[in-house]
Amino acid sequence: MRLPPLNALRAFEAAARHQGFILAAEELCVTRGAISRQVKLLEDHLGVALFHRHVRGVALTTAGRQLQPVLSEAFQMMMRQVEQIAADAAELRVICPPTLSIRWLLPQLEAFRAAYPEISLRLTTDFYSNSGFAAADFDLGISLQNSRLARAETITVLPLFDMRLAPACAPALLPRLEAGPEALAQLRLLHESPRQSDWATWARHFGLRQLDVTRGEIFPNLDMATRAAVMGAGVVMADLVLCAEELARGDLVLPFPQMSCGTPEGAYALIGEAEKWHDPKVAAFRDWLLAGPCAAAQALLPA
Amino acid sequence: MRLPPLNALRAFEAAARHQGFILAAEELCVTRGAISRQVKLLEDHLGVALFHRHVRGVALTTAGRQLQPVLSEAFQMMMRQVEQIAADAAELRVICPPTLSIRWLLPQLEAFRAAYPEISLRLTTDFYSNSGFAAADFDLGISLQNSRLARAETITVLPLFDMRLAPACAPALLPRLEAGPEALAQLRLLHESPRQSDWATWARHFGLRQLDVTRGEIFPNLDMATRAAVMGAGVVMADLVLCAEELARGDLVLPFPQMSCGTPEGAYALIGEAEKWHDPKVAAFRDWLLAGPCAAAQALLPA
DNA sequence: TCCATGGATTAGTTTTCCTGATCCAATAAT
DNA sequence: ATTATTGGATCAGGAAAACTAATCCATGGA
Repeated sequence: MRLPPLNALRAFEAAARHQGFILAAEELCVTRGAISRQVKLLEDHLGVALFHRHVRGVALTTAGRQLQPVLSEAFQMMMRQVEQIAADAAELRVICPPTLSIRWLLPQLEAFRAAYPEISLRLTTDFYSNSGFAAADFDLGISLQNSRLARAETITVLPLFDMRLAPACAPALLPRLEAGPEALAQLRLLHESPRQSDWATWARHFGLRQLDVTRGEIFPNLDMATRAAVMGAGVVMADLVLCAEELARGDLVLPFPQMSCGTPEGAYALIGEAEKWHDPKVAAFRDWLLAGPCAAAQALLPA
Repeated sequence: MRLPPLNALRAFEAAARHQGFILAAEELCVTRGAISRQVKLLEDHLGVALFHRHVRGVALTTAGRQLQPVLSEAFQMMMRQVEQIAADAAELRVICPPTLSIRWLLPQLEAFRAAYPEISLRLTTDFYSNSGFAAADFDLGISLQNSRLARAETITVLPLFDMRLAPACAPALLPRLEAGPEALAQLRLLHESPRQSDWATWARHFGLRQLDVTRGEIFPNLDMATRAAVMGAGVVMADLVLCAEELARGDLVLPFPQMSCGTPEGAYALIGEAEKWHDPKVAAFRDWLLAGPCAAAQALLPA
């Protein structure tokens, strides 16, 4: 036997649930007649009466009572999954590490929301594991380039802007560094724990073997280390883009403006599943990132 | 959100299951174009791609992979229940006690099947409990009238023909009963266990206080008791209708033809749930019973 | 190079479905 | 008792959905 007309099943289900055709008609936005017709159609198809027609209203027959719960559950299953998928599809989920998020992405996000009001963007400010990216429910992630990810066939990686490091401190400390980089030994170094290698990278790049880059204070992320630097707590290894605001305002200054270097990771990158890369929402966000925030970031870096 | 067009869901489900539109089209008896269209419709409705379109064939997207199993299960649930109900509806299930079945109903059932080839009749030859009738899967039952059933609102009872009892024996025993009913004391009485009261009923009705109705042999049903009587094993309390064949053939004779009586139960009856009483199959069987087998049975009884 | 495959597309038609009006029977209200 | 209301059935006509058939397209294999 072939599955009967689906619309007839739906009409019956609604009628059975409401114990009447009028309410069912309202639910399905049709007239009583339409429900009556569909129910009869289904009854003809099955060769069984599903409703007893009473003077006032209807009552399910045995067959109707057997059919209704199954249909209700089946329709509900479909409904739930369809809604879930549509809701997922309407959302653009982005994950971005804390400092990058709070200092770069978040301040510009209102502009994106204004430009694309139809896209419901959900930002998660956190790190994520490499393995968890596909499994986790994110459409896009932002992070330092990761060679392991880049090698995966199903993952697309788009470099956004370079990471460029230079020491920065409060203006009050500037005199104590006039003697040159060696004077850094006299000041506290401010570290961010997830990337403690930054001072080492910079010192190696400029051949400062004497500098003990393990000294100083440790913060959970660059944001806090930077804020400590603003208070005069020491010298932070600043990311020129992420600390742009303090540098622009003069809250922080670069004691050695010519001495900035890149890192092994090289650049911040946008990463996402290849499958979703051309999704309209993903594409919109990607294009907006490149045209606005990334262009602005690159403009802050030495050529 | 409203449930998307059901036909689109079905088209997608088939396409996903077959991993291609052509096979889906065959399954649903439509063209490729129709499937293509419906799938696109669903994708537009959800705002998500469900298939990756490759050069050759299609592959499910993440969203598609999430949707398919749910739809498949939901459709299968519906399908199963609908088939179950349609199959149940196509069948007419009748339950009839053993002797009545084998001696009266079954021999005439071929005529019913010939007259109504579209009705698939399933006869269960057994007793059934009163309480179990509605719960058990029978459309109609035949039994002796039962006051308890008759009182239930949801059960309809239709008397079929009277039960009428008279002693019967093989012709060879007839001489030993010429003296009259008192001579029964010299012969073995044959009982059927489920209705052992028959001899008592008859003896009481005709004032035969001396007759010990507990003597004799016991059989599980009247059919066997009757066959024993044909072999000359004794005298059976015959139901005039159920033993009609033996009486007509002369295998059994009535030693006291004028001495027949009814029983407290009175009559055989057709019983069924009121709800199903006007179902076409039930009505057909009912009408056929009254016009044929019942009329024939009543014709055998004294007026 | 040419064919076969598998899907996309589109115009036009068929089928389905719905509306809106009317009917009906019985109960509740007057 | 009469009237209004309720809840469903029915039907003709028209809107909407779905399908067909033909064509197109890109590619991979003979």
